[in-house]
Amino acid sequence: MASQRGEGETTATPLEPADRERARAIPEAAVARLAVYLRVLSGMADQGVTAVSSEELSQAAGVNAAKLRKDLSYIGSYGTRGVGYDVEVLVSHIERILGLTRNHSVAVVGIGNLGHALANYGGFPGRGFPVTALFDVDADLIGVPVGGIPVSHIDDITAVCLEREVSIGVIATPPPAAQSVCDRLVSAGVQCILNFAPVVLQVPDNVEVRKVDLAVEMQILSFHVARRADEAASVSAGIVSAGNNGLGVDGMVIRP
Amino acid sequence: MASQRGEGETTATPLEPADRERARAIPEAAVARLAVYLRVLSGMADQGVTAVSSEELSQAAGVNAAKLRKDLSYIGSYGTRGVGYDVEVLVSHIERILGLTRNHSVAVVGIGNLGHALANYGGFPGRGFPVTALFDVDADLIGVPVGGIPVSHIDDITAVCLEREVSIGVIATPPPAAQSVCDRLVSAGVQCILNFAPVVLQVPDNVEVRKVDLAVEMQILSFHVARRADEAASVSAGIVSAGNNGLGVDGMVIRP
DNA sequence: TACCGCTTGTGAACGCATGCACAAAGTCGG
DNA sequence: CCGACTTTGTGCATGCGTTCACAAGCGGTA
Ligand SMILES: NC(=O)c1ccc[n+]([C@@H]2O[C@H](COP(=O)([O-])OP(=O)(O)OC[C@H]3O[C@@H](n4cnc5c(N)ncnc54)[C@H](O)[C@@H]3O)[C@@H](O)[C@H]2O)c1
Ligand SMILES: NC(=O)c1ccc[n+]([C@@H]2O[C@H](COP(=O)([O-])OP(=O)(O)OC[C@H]3O[C@@H](n4cnc5c(N)ncnc54)[C@H](O)[C@@H]3O)[C@@H](O)[C@H]2O)c1
Repeated sequence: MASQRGEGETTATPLEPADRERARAIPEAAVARLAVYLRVLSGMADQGVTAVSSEELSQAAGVNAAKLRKDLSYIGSYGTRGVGYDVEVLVSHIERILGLTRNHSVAVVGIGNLGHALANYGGFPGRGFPVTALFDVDADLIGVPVGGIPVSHIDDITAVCLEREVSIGVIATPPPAAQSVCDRLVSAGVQCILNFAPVVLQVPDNVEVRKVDLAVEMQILSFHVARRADEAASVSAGIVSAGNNGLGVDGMVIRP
Repeated sequence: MASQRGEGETTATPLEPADRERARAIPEAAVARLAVYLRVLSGMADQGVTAVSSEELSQAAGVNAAKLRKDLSYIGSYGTRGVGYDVEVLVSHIERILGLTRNHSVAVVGIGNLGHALANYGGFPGRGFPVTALFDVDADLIGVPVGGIPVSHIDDITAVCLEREVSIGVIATPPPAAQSVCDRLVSAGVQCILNFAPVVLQVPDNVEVRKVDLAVEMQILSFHVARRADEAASVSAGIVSAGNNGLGVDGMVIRP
């Protein structure tokens, strides 16, 4: 791989060419897990833990130990064989790879039920994602401070986003308005969008969209309920079930 | 397993043997997309569209047409070659596979900022996921109706969940309380959990957990911002980007 | 210093998902 | 009834991600 080049093996803190190479090669799925590891590690650091093994960390993060090590290997070799990883070191390297060494200003569009919750949420600023702009169309909301920030009119989105250097836009409007809001955000130069509206957004290639779709999540859960019910029905109907993975039978049956 | 009480309940799902076989084999990723197709199709049906081709539907759902056809093939062959799919037919079959022919009662735990938004949200009941129970520890909230449903005390969770046949539990408490709440839900027989708290939940094998982690979503977006910034820096520094085909063409330096 | 036990990092195999390409199967016009 | 055209359903190749298994490397110990 990239490390087989055997070229330079330096260790600088900021952006190193070798890391650029690596960052491009990190699988999307691994990036999501790195964020989880980071949170677990931060929690450990807060509790005074200074070192951790891949086994411990993987347990805490709910993943396979081998997968964790492979994920970490994507960002470099920062462990010590026979010992484990230094928590602080790992935290700083994951933060660097995830681009968390700088703040990312967030704008929330649509200050209704969900928008209010997001604007009031304290978890974002603490993690380097300060909410710096709020937008809505409702005249009654304009100027009203929510979570300490006054709501701006959606028509001012371009000016405000540029002025406050918004890098992430969060869409919490009703579905019909989502695409239009998205287009405006893109026009304002926002290249990252987090969408809560149950709508498939169309965006140019240079814009990254992630969606949080609660209805879909619910339906996936529903699917599993149904599948389970069917399996149970199959068993009771005498149909031989094939792929049942072995698991400890812990009597969970509760009879009221 | 959990809801064996009602014999007839609502419309009992007609379980066809062939579908059982199929449902077990549907890839997880395809299930998530089926939910999206369903929403798009429902929207089309509302607008009076009766037939649709895989090309049209895939465009609207933002996926590859071949992938869409493969996804649909997991649930059976309900299209007409040379014509396309009947919207109504497709809707009903996807609903059946996803287990949406019956209602899934939802309980929300933690009626703070987010819990209020969820309880007030009209999108769930309309899609077969009625919110029937709310829980909190805050004495000031107990008995207060939110979105039409009075908040119950968390200590009554087992009794209330059984009584209202809750099949999906939503956790919207602060992180430290999440695991404890989760355990209580599991004890109450809830086998599907949607978790908003930034915590890795430990559950028995027979419980399905899905998490919605906004911090992780933000950090994934942040990663892409950083990657992009690095790429731009690389280009301006004269480093050749090997982005598109994975072929590093050396010697070609583009200088503005 | 030499050895021992422990944990990392990774090559390699495997399995799942994606996308292509095309035969099969239908419609429609004549 | 036929032949041209359209679109589905799917076998297959490809690529990505996960898991296994183990050599390499490090700290501790005698
Ligand atoms: N509330 C939830 O728990 C929840 C859950 C899942 C999904 N969602 C989705 O999130 C979105 C918001 O939900 P909500 O419950 O907060 O809705 P809401 O109706 O309470 O709030 C929507 C807000 O968007 C504003 N708005 C409408 N058009 C706008 C536009 N063009 N530009 C800017 N602002 C505009 C409205 O004035 C309103 O304040 C919806 O798409 C909903 O489907 C919400
Ligand atoms: N608000 C957001 O936009 C947002 C965004 C992302 C993640 N989250 C996460 O969602 C969760 C809830 O966020 P929030 O902003 O609504 O918090 P909040 O503090 O406003 O509400 C939490 C509620 O949970 C209740 N609670 C505490 N312990 C409980 C227990 N043991 N049993 C039952 N109820 C209990 C509290 O009384 C309170 O009403 C948090 O974990 C947060 O990290 C929230």
